[in-house]
Amino acid sequence: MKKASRSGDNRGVLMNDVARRANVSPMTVSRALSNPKMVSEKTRTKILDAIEQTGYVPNRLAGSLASNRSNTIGIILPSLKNSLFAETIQAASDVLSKKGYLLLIADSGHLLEEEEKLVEAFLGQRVRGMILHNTLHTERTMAMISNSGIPVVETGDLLAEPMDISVSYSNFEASKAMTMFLAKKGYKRIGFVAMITENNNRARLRRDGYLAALSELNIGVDETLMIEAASSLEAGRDALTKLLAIEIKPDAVFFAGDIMAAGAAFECESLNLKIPEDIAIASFDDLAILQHMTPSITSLQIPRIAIGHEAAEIILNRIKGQETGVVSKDLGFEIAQRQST
Amino acid sequence: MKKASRSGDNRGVLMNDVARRANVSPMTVSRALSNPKMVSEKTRTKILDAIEQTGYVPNRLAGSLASNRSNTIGIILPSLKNSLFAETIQAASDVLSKKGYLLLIADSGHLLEEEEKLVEAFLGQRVRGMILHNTLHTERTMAMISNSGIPVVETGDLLAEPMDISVSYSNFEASKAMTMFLAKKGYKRIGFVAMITENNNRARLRRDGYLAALSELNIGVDETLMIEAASSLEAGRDALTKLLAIEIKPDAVFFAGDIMAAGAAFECESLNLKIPEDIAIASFDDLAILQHMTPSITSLQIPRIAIGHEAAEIILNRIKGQETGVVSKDLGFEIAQRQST
DNA sequence: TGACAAAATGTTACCGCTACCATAACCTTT
DNA sequence: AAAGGTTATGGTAGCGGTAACATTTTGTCA
Repeated sequence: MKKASRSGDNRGVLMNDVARRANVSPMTVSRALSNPKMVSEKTRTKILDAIEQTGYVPNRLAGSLASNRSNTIGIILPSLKNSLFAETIQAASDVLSKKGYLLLIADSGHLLEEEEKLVEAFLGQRVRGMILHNTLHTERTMAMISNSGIPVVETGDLLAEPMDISVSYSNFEASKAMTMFLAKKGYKRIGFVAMITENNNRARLRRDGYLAALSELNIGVDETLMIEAASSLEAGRDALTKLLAIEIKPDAVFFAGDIMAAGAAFECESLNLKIPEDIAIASFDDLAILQHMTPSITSLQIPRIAIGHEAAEIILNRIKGQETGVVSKDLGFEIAQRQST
Repeated sequence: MKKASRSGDNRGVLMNDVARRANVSPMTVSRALSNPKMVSEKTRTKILDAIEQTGYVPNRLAGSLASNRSNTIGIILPSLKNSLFAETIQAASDVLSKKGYLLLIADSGHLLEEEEKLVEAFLGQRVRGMILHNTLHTERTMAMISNSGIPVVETGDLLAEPMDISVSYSNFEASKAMTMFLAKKGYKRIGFVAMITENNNRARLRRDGYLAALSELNIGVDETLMIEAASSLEAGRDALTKLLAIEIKPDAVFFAGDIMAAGAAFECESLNLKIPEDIAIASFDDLAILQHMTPSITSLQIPRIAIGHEAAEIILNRIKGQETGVVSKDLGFEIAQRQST
């Protein structure tokens, strides 16, 4: 193919040009594109030909402005690096792009103020809907969303009173269930490694779930068994090391986030500790590697794909005007019991 | 906070409303926002107050349309799930969002036709620049990009003749280098597990690099040592199993993609094979887990973050009009030698 | 074949903002 | 205090489409 020259000042082919070429009014071109059945077969063909010949690409900015309907959906995550979000995004993307929506994706870096700015920027782009992973927001964020009138789904945790729509599972219940599970397995001293709880309600809820389980089991809380750690392999290793250094060692550790459990498992291997004989390990997030490791690691299975899927579907329904009345959708969780416990 | 009612038909506060409230013309409001120094301190304060009171959020669709300058950058990846892309996106996002740009992100599902549709959709949104990971495109994609006049970076592989800009490393050289490295370590029968080569030029180049190394070393190609596999832990396990089933087993295997090497290492553990004594393993992509596994796995270190960073910077420079003349930027790679070889 | 409804197409105004040029206000300077 | 140069502000006309209504064409049936 011959390399075409790059013309920087090209404002391009307009709908008008296409219209003239096809001997119709611009309006008919517009209709041929957005509502083909409204245009006669013959005219439509003429128009499509003209479009192909000219290489016309409709300006969606103009279209959205005129119609007051954009085709973008905004997604805000605490971090883009976290691969756990990838499945949810992919699922949402699959559903939305099939319907012609484009995704604006940004990360707040776990900062509520940053989320606020992003929400404002997205509203400035007149996104048609939004998905927020965090469930903690500044007042201004909530105010902006509230009077934007667009559907907004929060996915990080199941909310009794979401701003608008909640699609998730209960971090609290999941964490509690896993702790109960470990206790029923016979483990007596269950350590807990939390994610960083600052600005992260999910992290807090998971910790609270752990505590609730202990309380229900009439087990006293031992602060030395609780650690807060970042979401990384290194942090997981460190956390395990710390827990092994306390006076009365835990016989099981529940890692409440991400990839920490894998790090801990690697550390055990380095230390020649047998899992689960010397120490049992359970993880909150079910990463693919956890089921492939030797031993495989017991985890909570979170419906990440379903969350993305459902969030997208509900947004689409809201856009279509089907006020589903759905406010809070619980997609549940499951415990995958494996060799590590 | 009291829950505000959701008003669906709210077209919101306009610049005009702000202007009236601040006793200035809309034009002055516009300037106060986009070019504050052009407005007197006093007026600016009045305007900012009015904005705060009214909760005005500028309509960027209208702004972009009028000024012919949007604030969005498009990114197209073969897949959103692949966590390897996350670092690159994050890096690009960091640079771009700092300058007020928003990211449109989509995945092509490894299909060139899908990429074409997405490019068209992005151009319809009048994105200011684009980052494409794939380096293989349909003719129409190239044509559209060419006469769009916007900066477009390809990041998947270093290109001698990019459509516009190439920021990457050489998959061919990297793969060749690792193969040479293994050979120099004394391994005689080096297996190679390629990614799926269909529609994926990177996969092909990596395979070609392997072949080039063998050729340079005067080692004959043994087809039974070459396998193509998907990017997953399972596929990595399977690939290893297959290679162990051939007549004369390999003494080293180079996994040319993603997470396959980890899968293979897990399989070795299951089979009680010692790495690297029984079989050596090397990986193309340096995932975090590879250096934490026991044994740690030799990998190529790809400058993923630098790629995202540089791609974004170059786009920004182009937008600012600094025709840097950069066409192809090689960010190199390194071999991280670890216990597995 | 004329009347009338339905389908296809056209006309006009405007979406909400910014470029561009015009004007007004504010300083200097002599 | 008039002249001249800044600096600050305003008016007007679009950007490129679409909504809403007007008009024309087509089809149907008595």
